[in-house]
Amino acid sequence: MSVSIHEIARLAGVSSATVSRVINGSSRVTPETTRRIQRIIQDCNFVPNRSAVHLKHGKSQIYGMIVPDLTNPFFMEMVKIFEELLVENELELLLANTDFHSTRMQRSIHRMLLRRVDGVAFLASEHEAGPLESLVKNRIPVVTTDHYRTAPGMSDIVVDFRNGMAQLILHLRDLGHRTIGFIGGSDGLATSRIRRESFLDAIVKLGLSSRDGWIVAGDYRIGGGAAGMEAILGQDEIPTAVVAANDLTAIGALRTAHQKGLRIPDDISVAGCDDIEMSDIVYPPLTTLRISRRQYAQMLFDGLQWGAEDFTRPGKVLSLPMKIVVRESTGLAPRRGGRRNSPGNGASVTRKSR
Amino acid sequence: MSVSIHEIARLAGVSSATVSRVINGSSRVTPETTRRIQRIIQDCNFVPNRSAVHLKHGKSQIYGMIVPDLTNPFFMEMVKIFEELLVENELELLLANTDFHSTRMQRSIHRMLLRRVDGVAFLASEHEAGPLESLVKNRIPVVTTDHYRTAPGMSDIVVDFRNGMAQLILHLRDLGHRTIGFIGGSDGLATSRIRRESFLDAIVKLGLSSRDGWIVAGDYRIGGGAAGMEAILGQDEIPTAVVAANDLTAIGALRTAHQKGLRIPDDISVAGCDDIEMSDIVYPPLTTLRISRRQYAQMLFDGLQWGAEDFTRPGKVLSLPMKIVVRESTGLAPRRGGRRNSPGNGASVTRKSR
DNA sequence: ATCCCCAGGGTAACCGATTACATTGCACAT
DNA sequence: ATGTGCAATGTAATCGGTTACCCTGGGGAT
Repeated sequence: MSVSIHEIARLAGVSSATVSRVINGSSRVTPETTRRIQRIIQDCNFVPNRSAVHLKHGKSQIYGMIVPDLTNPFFMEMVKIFEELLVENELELLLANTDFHSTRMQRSIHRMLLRRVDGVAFLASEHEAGPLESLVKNRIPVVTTDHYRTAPGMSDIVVDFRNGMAQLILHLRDLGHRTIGFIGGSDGLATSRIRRESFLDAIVKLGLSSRDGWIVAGDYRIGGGAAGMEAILGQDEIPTAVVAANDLTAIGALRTAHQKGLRIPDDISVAGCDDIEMSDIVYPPLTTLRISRRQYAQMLFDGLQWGAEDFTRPGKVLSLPMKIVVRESTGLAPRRGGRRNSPGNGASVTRKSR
Repeated sequence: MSVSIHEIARLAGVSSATVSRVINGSSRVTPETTRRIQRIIQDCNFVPNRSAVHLKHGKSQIYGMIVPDLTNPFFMEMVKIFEELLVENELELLLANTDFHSTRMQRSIHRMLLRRVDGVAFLASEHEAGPLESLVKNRIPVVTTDHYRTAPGMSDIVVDFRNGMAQLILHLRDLGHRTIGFIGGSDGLATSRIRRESFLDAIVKLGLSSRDGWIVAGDYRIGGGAAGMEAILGQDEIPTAVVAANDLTAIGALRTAHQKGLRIPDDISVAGCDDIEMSDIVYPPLTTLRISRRQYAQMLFDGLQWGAEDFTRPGKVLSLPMKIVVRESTGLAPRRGGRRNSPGNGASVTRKSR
């Protein structure tokens, strides 16, 4: 189809080796010949076929990225930043979206193998890790997120959710909140467990309280947040603040709260995690925990380089800090109880059950 | 690196040709041999190297997609759907984001050439089309959006913005609006022009009015929408409704309006275009024009197939319908003027200047 | 017994680049 | 004149698959 190096060589009256040397800037070619060949390359719109280079060199110059949900702005921003990082390094991105389906994840990994990518950034640790083995077996470096497991060639970037959650709960306590609910991720996923535990730890450390009915599962999406809030508000008593496992969940929670006629933060405070752009747009703007995307992407990249340099050495664990961003969805805890269906009720939050 | 077909052949005690035949399901191999080889392939985690296949076959099985702004949820959704479509067809996606920079676009195209992609979906028609020529020269099919130009190997998908805008303006007229403003895209971009003209045509056709100060440029982002709304509200008189070139712009406009203390839609109606998920979340939920992503993606794909089948025949033009989605950001036109700084003013919209 | 056919499988060229090694030719030393 | 050294360029193997073509051997027809 498109012109090859041999075609260029023929036109220039030289061998393909010389053309290759010009392309790669080897010094062994006369300036005059170099110019002549470069001119022809220009005229023919020639660019070397990377599949051929790949075959010869063993490096595909492609990095894979597997995300669980492209419609989540957080992941989308990560894709964007990661792609920029790759382009700066003359690399390309092979993107895969699992949509939380493990079949789709397996196929994604298969595609990564097909292309012999130079590394895979795996942001979908929600899934079972088994299939990642086949990447490592093929000596493809992998960097996971919140996976809490490493191996030679497999590094892990851990978001310091524990610390972030501590900041958030401290903030809520300072606002007078004593009873706090939590809307998590999907049940059964590793990250969901970690986040819920971090929340509980922070609650306990600061001597605050929660209860089973206030700790519900979500799905890291708006819908799950809305349903989760509905479940919490359906309890006999409700907490004065609700923390969500991510911003989409928090936004869903906001919507439900509005629909039920609750004012935020006057009646109930809501906080999220991720700091997506949308969080500053919704009403009220969301208090949340921010992760630096650039730092995150850089860590992913570094983790892959680490694995690529020497596949035998053990994987690294890098910790990524979070920082609280206070906006208007959190405010002073209501003096009066937040009991549903009785907004005028003056009673403080009581412990009916237990 | 990873195992090759020859390694498999050696282990199975056959030639690489036989292994290849097994992989590709050729009937020339004994069932028994087939099973034995398949077993070894399984055990070794072998998958054929696509770069090698590409080299031999001339098909890279990669499609490129170039978008102007990945942080725009509309494009992100398009990426997601298009990727799904490709995966269904055992193809892969090479994603490029230009961030509205023409240098980045040129580099993106260069990367598409490097990989010898089988086709490029170009959603960034905001840019000059020149660099696309190099794709066509290399016989890579291209499908553009709202590009209003075709050529052999280059098809174009045109969003029927004219019709959509007519629906929207009709809706606003039925609500009693007579004076309508418009916040467009960045100045100098082709799509911006088209959208502005469609707006003006619709206005004129229905006998409504606008004026220079109410027709401002944006940047297809929230910031531009906010600034655009600020400019419109800074006029001596303001329209009763504002239409934005896309939803992000409309959302920015909403924010400014809120900050200025205007109630929506009581004081001023706002409408957008795209129907991104966020539009149903913001307050108030946005009236907008919806494009079916699936249909759009399918058209892009079909356009590329069309070019691939026979590169010499002229490109197709496909038209994509829009459909109005009425939500709460548009309402009855205020009886009383929407003059800024005088919310209690009972005067109807007056024409001070001109 | 001889020949033919064909199923099953091997051989080797090829795709487009890279690169170790070989070759050429010219300047300069002896 | 001959050899030496080096710069400029050519030759050919190679990467991992695919496939046109070739080879082999056993069964059936004559």
